[in-house]
Order: sequence, then structure tokens, then C-alpha cells
Amino acid sequence: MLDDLALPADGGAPALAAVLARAILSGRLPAGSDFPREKDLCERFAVSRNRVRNALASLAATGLVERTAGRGSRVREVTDWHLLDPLMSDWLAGLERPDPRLVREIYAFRLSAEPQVAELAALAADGRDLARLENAFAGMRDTAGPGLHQQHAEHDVAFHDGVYQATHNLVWRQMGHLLRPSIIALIQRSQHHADSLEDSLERHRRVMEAIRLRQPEAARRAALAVLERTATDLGLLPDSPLPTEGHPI
Amino acid sequence: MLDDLALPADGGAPALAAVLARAILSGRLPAGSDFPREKDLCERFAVSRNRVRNALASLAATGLVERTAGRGSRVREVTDWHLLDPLMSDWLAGLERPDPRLVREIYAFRLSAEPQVAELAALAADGRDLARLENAFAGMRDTAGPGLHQQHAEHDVAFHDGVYQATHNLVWRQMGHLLRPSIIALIQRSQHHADSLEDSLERHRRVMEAIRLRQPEAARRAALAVLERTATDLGLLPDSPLPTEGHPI
DNA sequence: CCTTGTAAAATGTCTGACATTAGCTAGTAT
DNA sequence: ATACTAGCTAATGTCAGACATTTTACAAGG
Repeated sequence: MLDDLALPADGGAPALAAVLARAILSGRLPAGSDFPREKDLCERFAVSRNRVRNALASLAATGLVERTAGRGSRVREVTDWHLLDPLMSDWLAGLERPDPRLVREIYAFRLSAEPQVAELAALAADGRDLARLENAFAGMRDTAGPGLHQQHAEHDVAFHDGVYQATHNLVWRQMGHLLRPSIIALIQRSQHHADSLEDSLERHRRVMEAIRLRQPEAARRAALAVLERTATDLGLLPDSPLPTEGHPI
Repeated sequence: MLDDLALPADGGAPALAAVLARAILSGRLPAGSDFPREKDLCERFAVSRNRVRNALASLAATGLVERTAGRGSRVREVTDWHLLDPLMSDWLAGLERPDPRLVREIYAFRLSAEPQVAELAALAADGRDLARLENAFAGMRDTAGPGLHQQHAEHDVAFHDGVYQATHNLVWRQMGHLLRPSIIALIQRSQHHADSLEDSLERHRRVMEAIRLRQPEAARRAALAVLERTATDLGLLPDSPLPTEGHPI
């Protein structure tokens, strides 16, 4: 178990946590199963028990495992994972092949939340918020060529995060963390045709413009349009019922 | 600094973290200020460095402090706090006098999110979800008398959490954690007149009924009505601009 | 003035031992 | 036969001390 995993050259404490977390997130360890003991992990990765315990503490803090003295560590249900923890976002974004169900759940959330977020942003955004959006948009436009998918995705994340930031609400702002894994999954799946990119850019521009002009209703519609574009790029069939019923995309 | 804090009789590792966290959450330590050194905390609370380090690791994981080797620990900005972390929810719910700005921010979030959540719940709720809602509602009704505020609040939390659960979305479900600190703050501030309680119950009932009847639009309106009731009980003026500046509490 | 070296202070890590808890097993009394 | 208890084992939790690493401040020298 975990035999094919390797610790990166860095090898710091967070690196070990990331390796162990991805073993769970990739789905190779079923919920309810026993997680390896501390001693085994020490031998397997040739690190001290201290580091192993720190890594396991991170996994427990994000709800990936449950630890009980004398019993051991056990993998928890997906419903217990703290998807909104920034650590979790990093781990998810680094996955080679993220669980399609998770991608779907996060997308469904964004579909139901982001129009509202855009509406709030249109009501509250100030100059700095607009500057962030403009910068991110320019970055997306300048990296629209082939071979720049990675950088394009980063600017894409920055754009959407900018919308969350512009709400000026402490809770909504925290949720921008979800964007990275969602958008990374996007570029890993879609082939990003040139015309698709052009269309996506235009839809983003309309969100930015509506926020600038303080038009909440237009911002809501524009955000929805961006997400519809995202759905087709993700290969999610619009008419298949996602987690919830009937979003007539 | 922190002289008047005491470790509860339990004294476990999480207890120490809670004490330290509340020192920050109560606002006595300004953002950017230095947090006490590990050695000082060891002496102050008469615990080993190990426990202190575990507690500080929790504070760092929730974004309350930033730790750098050789430098020390520093209190982070409110905008960096992970309000959606379950640990944070527990700490916030245990505060005697939570920061009014935080209460307002969380309320503003709920006001913008919960109608949508109720709508999704109306589309996706199954029998188990309805049973949870009915149980919670019955609990609220049975604890409507005086002197039962604490238990009433718990059932209130269970009701709203049930709505989040009923969305059957992994992300929305995580957000139910925010409810406890929000509702605890509610009962600590409002005097809960008998007629106010009666009105609140009726509004909750309409949410439950709309979810049962699969009426998304009615659920949205009913959830909004509950939150308006909450606003007056919290002493928040409904027409003042919420998410942005101006906290005339 | 800038650079560099050095020392101090703080957190990070390692090690070994012991404490505590959960679960199992065997034994015993009713 | 069942139920309860004692004890054993294995796992995580805690402690104590030493050392490593990083940051910062300060002072000497160019």
C-alpha cells in the first residue's frame, strides 16, 4: 500500500502531507479503511515519526482521516472532507486525474453560487477590485495562444478569485480557494480550441464590464454565461442532472 | 499579555488551542502584532512545548497566525482567517462577546446564500432530509419556552444545517458549520420575546413546507423571510448596506 | 554607505522514553 | 452458557532534551 509513492526532493513536512493526501484524494484508499500506522510510514518514507505525525495532523485537520489513540487512523467519508480548506485546494489542484465526481460537485456549487457572487461584486467592487479584474483579464488574453494553458489557467483563477474578492465579504472571499482545483481540472480535460477560447474571453469581459457599471442583474447573467461555457469545456452534458435536479443550462 | 486566561480543567491539546484562538478572536491582539513565543506559552500555561506547538499548529492551520522559523508567530489579518474551518466555528461559537463585525459579515453571507441554498434543497431533498428538518422543527417548538434558549438554539442550528444538507452538494454541506456561531450570537443578543419566537417558528415552518412540496421559488422566499426575522432579532437594520463599510451596530 | 561576518533568538527537527487508550483474550464467577 | 473482569498488545499521545535551521540585529571592515 502506497508503494508507488515517492517523496519529492524537497521532502519538507507539507510535502509529505501532500503525498499522503493525494493517496486518499485519488481514490485508492476507500472510505472506512485503515490508514497505515505511523511506524510504517516512518520506514516507508525514511523520515522521523515527528514529521509523520505532523503530516497526519494535517490530514486530520482537513477531515481526510480520523485518528484515535490506540486504534489508528482511518479514512473518512467524502462528505466529511473539508473542501474549503486552502490545504485541500492545493492538494486537489495538484492531482493528475481528479475524481470526476468531485469536479462535478464543485462545478455544481459554482453554478449555483457564482451568479450571486457576481451580483454582490457589482454592488461592492471598488477601483482596486476592478484593477485586479483588468489585470487578470489581460493575462488571460495574452496567454490565449497554444502551449500556455498553464499560465492561462492561473490568470483564469485570478479573474474568478477577483470576483469573489470584490464582494468584500469575509466568507465569500474565503471561497475563492475552490477555484483553483476547478479550473485546473478544466484545462486538463478540455482541448481549448481557439474559437472556444475567444468565446470564453468575451464572456469573461462581460462579467467585468457589468461589475464595473454596477449592473448586478447583468453581472449575474454574465457569470452564468461563463459557467455554461465552462460546462461544455468540462464535458459536462448540460441536460444530465448534476448533483441537484434540473439546471436548465 | 494573556495573563487573565486560564486553561480549563480538561487541559487537553485542543483546549489550549481554543484558549489561544479566543485571545485573537476576541480582538485583544491586533493584526500584525507578535504572538507570544513558544517558551513563554509553556511557562504561562505550565505545559510542554509539544502541546504548545500542537496548539500553535492549529492556529496556523486556521489562518489565525503566521509562523516563520527564526522570526516567531504573528497575528494575521481578519481577511486571512479561515472562517469556514470547523475548528474556527467551534471557537467562534464559544465566544462570550463575538466581534460585531464578524457577526455582520456572516449574516451578510447567509442573507445572500441561504435563499439559493433553500432553493436547491427544495429540488433535491429526500425523505431523510425532511425527517431531519421535522425533528429539528419539533425541537424548536418544544423549547420555545423561557430558560431554554440554549437548547432552542441547538435545534435552530440543526434546522438550518438540515437545509444545507438537503442540497446534497458536498460544498454547500460544508458551509453548515457557519451556522452555529451565527445563531449562538443571535440568542446572546436578542431577548426572544414570545411573539418573536412564534413568528420565527412560523417562518421556519414555511421553509420546511416549501422544501417538502418541491417549490424552489417559495423556498427561496421563505428562507429570505427567516433571515429578515433574524436581522431584526440581531438588531441589524435591514436597509443599511451590509457587506461593505459602515458597521453602526 | 555598503557589505560582510558573527552572535543571538526563535522555530523546526530528531531521538528515545513513557503515558494513555482501544481492542482482544483468557480466565473466572454467577 | 453468559457476563464480567484482568491483563496483554498495539497503536496514538505526551514529555524532555538536544541539535538544526532560519531570521534578525549588530558590529566590524571595505
